[in-house]
Amino acid sequence: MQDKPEIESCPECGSREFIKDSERAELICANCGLVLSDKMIDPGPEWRAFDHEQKDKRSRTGAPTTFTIHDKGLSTIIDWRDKDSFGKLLAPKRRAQIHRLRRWQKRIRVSSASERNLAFALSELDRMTSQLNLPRDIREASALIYRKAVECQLVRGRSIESIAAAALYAACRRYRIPRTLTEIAMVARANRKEIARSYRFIAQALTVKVPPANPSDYIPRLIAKLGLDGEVQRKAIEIVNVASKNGMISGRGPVGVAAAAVYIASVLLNHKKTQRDIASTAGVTEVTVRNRYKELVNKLDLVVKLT
DNA sequence: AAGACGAAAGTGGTTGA
DNA sequence: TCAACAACTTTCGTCTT
Repeated sequence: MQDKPEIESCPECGSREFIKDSERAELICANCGLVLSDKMIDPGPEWRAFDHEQKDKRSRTGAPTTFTIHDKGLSTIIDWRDKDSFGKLLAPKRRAQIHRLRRWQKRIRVSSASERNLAFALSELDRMTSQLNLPRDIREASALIYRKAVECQLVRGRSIESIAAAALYAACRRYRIPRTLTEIAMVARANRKEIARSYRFIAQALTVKVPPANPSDYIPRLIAKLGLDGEVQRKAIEIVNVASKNGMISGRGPVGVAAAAVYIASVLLNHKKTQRDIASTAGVTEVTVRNRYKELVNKLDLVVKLT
């Protein structure tokens, strides 16, 4: 399949080589590492056809099944009047049948309260993912997590919004497309605290495997926002890796570590950005950047001496 | 004057009794 | 439920370029 990116060449360096990072759903310039698009979608079918017959056979009608639609549009409503479509009264036999159907309908309605909640939650997820420019995978994954949360009756006593936002956060973490809790809280209709609580709750209850946040996951986005090039990115990631090998990452906020690594890398490679710039784009304070930076420099000096 | 540095007090969240 | 605690922030004064 020929993939033709909308972008012809990198606006930063003019290179025409791109790397598709499907794990992060980002399109990256092969030369300078600039993130060109974080909305990479593969629109094509997953099969190939060599002639018309095959194409007919392999094309499938209708949308693929998805976790993001609460039912499959199969809801049915039975009228309460005992009349047919012409307004005539139904025959007694027919009336009895309709009566039975109606009773079933009522039973199904019982579950429709939760169906409504689910539909609402899914539309919230939809809204949030599009506001954050997150790829479709994330939407699917978060919807799945949300459904699991409902199954395990975790929504009880908690707001739907906070659970939905928490599911989204978990999905982001899992797919290593890190969005901070604060960022999600910005678009969610629940406060940060509630979301954090719900997140911990569902992560524990569902034992959703979420790798601990890795600072290097935050680096590419920081680099792109600051307009730094791939060299700095590589250096920053290298710094984080060395630091994490030395166990000097645990307990620290990953964003702060990422910011400090970017700062160090920018200084080392003569692309210096101020602590203030980096701190504000990372959403931490200068002080935190400074503290992490000091720690990292100490550790790295030690490593240099040892090796 | 801007940026870097650091001390000290304050804040929000976790943990353990 | 409360107190202790660690990480992080806010604020502000000082030093450096």
